[in-house]
Amino acid sequence: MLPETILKKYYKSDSFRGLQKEILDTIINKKRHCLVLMPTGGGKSLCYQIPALYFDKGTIVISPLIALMQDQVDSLKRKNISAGFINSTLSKQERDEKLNEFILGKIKILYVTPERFKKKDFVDKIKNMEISLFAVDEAHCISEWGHDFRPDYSRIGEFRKILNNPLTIALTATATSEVQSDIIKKLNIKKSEIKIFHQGIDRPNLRLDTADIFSDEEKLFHIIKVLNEFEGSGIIYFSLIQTLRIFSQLLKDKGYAHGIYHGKMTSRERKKIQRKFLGGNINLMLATNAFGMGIDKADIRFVVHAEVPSSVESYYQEIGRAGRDGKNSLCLLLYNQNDLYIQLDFIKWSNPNADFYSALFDILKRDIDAVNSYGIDFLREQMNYKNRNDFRIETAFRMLERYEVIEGGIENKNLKVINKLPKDLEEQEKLKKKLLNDNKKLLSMVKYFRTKYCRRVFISNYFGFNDEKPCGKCDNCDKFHLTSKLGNS
DNA sequence: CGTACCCGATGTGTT
Repeated sequence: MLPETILKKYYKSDSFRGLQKEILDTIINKKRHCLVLMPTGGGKSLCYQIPALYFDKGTIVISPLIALMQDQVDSLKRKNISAGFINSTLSKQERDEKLNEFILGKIKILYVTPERFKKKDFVDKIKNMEISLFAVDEAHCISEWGHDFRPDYSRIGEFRKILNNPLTIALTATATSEVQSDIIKKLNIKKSEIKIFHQGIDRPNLRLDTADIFSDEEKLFHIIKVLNEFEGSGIIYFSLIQTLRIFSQLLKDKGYAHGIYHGKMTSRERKKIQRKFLGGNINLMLATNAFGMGIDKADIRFVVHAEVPSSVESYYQEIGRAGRDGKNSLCLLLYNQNDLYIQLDFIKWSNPNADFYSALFDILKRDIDAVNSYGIDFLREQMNYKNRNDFRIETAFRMLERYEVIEGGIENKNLKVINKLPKDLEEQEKLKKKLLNDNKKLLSMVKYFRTKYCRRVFISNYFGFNDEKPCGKCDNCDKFHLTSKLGNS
């Protein structure tokens, strides 16, 4: 069946949008790897789903979140497309069944997380299979999470190898040229063998605004001003659950109804509140960065950042949820310089240095029995840092697991050292480079706040576009108009 | 602590 026929039959649509046609041609006819950068709502999913239906053999899709896989598969099933997922919401038996269905070709599109490839059963069964397409959805996760938080995201290249280096498409909404290179490198694809499609990042209906903040009272004042001025729904982002809760109480006291969303809530609570927000029963959401991926609500009128996010990428991703319907929407950054310390702590915790790894490794090798008996407190004591607000150990453990230095866990008292430290965790320079990069990304947020020029141009340049004209509607453009009228330069 | 996966045991909630 031709792509057009598939589009008509399954998606009830007559024509492709934007770069879709060209991408499909590159994948289907030229059989060339693709990296697709396209705003959410631009029709990214089609770019791997139609090839998946076109090809004879199955497609594996790497997806970051269980909730996302659930939504995708539901949506495909409604279109009568045979899709499924394997994740921890299924029982062992169900997981086996799904995998068998995929192997037998009864399921055409299979969604899994990168962590699935840690399971020997899964890998053993899948490695002999020939698949038509390997798709990485939300591919920025490779770069954003692969280096410390979810290190299995850095093993995508290994997974491709296991699958005999299949035709690959990676998709995301936003990536700088550095992140693009990182994605391609981690996929283990040569730059000359992958075609990059970049649809652009322009969102002309977003008004970019900032406020220099010196206290929480000021923050609250600005938030309430937005709530009073704007009808319709909005999101307020926080860096810490703690501050989110404080502001939730303050707003509640003043009678502003809202929902809250963060990673410490159960998936059930999260689903419930998300449904209410999407359905319009709740207009305002206070959230951490847990809230966002897969939120496709058209009429979000404002996104306020009550604390500085970790990078312009994160910021752009989060404000990108505003104004999907094309109507004017506000993106307000409440910038308190002191909030940078929160992000600096996050950076510190996710970047243990070589000395830290080496000290930790020595203790594990020497005293693994004691570690298993007395737990993480013993470890902290031996490492000689008592500060419970320091989470480098958590990061280090994730990395040691990823490099198969350790297996088992302290919780089950079966932690074991099975290998020596790899070079990646031994070489100070490599680790330093990553730390510097994290700092640079945070600094980009400072620069964004401090720029005197058009904020849209700043973001465009950040993502590698150089031909933008001033938007005429951000706070800096407003000031410029004002000074022009006064005759100042 | 911001972000999540995994898994099997335990016990839940009522659209």
